[in-house]
Amino acid sequence: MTLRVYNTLTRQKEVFQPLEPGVVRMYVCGPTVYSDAHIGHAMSVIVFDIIRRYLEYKGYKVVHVMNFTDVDDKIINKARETGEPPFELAGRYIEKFLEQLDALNVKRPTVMPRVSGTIDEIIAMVQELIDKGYAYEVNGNVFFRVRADDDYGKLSRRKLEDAARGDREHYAEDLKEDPFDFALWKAQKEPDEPAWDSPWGKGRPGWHIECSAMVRKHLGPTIDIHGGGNDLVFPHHENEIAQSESCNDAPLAKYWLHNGMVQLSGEKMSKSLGNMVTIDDFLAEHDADVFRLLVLGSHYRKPLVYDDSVVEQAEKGLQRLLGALRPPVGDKTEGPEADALLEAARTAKERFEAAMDDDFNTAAALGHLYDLVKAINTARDAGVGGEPFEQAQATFKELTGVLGLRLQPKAAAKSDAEPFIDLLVEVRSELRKAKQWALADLVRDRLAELGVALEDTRDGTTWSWK
RNA sequence: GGCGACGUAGCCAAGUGGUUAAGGCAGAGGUCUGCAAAACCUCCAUCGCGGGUUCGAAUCCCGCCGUCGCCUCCA
Repeated sequence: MTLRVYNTLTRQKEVFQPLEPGVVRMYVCGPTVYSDAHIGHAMSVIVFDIIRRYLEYKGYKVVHVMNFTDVDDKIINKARETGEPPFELAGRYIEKFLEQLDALNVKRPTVMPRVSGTIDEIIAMVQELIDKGYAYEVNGNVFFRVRADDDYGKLSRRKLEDAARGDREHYAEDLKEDPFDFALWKAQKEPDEPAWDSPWGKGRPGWHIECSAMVRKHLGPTIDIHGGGNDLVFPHHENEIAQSESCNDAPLAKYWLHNGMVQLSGEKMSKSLGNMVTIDDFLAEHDADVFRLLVLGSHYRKPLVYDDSVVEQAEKGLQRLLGALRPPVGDKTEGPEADALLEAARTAKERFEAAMDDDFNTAAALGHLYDLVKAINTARDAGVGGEPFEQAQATFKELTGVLGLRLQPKAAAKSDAEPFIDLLVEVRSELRKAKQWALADLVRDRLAELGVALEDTRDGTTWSWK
């Protein structure tokens, strides 16, 4: 009944209670758009899509903001390499990412701001930080004075003293008062760098300030949920907190939620390691539900192990879920079997909610849905149909829908062949009637080789694409 | 070096103090079937190792081993 979420800030599960009853303000860090998105991005986006869907299922109105970082060193570098203007390049990858969100059945965030459209707000915020003594300007750059923020490190639980070698931004080391200070505004160095006028001269925002500015612009000083991959905890989210809370004198977010990383052959998948599977790669071979099932199969905070074997397992799991949607074979609407089915649907829904209420335990929730699959199959075998059967399937569809599964049977992409397959199936049925088993089996085997699976039921033969 | 997470059956993975340790995949046997397929039934783990706390621990504490993440851009 009560939703509890794990808060990175406090390192424990807390009862979820939004600031404004009935409304959830959620900000999730989006991608820097300079190359094809990979399944790690997909995981993050799907995790927060599921969280959003479940919050909506519970009756909340969710305002979901996800940013696009379209001003960044990597974009500038890539643009220099390829000769494509930085904004065109970024815009192209944004469009592509949006299409991939659709392909992955991710609900589009309510607002998707870009850095390039948030410059005024960023400049205003940087100025406020300077005015309050939390930032200082050097040669057209502005840095955040980390030492001025006494609770710096509270999210990642780092102390500056512990940072023996790392924990510092390497940009403009020689200009900073302190190596831990980080850039809020970077002065333009080359004429081909995107730059905007500011009180400190032409330049562009640092990485962290964009999110602080966007949160405030679209959701206000304090939000309910701030999300992202756990690789962003430090320094990105730590710095966001430092900027926003120093500037607004208010907590940035009530709950900090972080998803685990996709692991590929034992290590984190990332652009820098070059061990990437892009979203395009995956979707070229598999249904989007397969990837979602992979994400649902383990807890969102844990690393997601990715290899051929787990993909194959998810593929099979999807087939099993799809099996629950097949039509009934009987029309029994009363009796112990029908009662048992309705009871199973009730139980599944109850347990599903209990699991999801426990910090979005999708793996457990999915387990309860598999129990419902079995109950539906059993009822079908027992001849249950009509209203109770439809009701159980409707519950199943509703709950899988909350998880964002589409459960569409494999589309008949080769629809031109369908009449011919029907014909072959018909001929085979005649052969079976005539007990011409060898020929009938030949037809079945050859169709199987072509990707068509036959099933002989008591009501005749059905076929489907494999 | 600092901070943190994890280690449950052949594989993936829930469970974090107390009935028979969810679920999926794979495997074995069975029902159904002309034979299959699908479905259903049955079987298949004492929880990394060693101590400790407790009436009782996979679940808490300590140590060890192992894997991974962050500390530089990263979902």
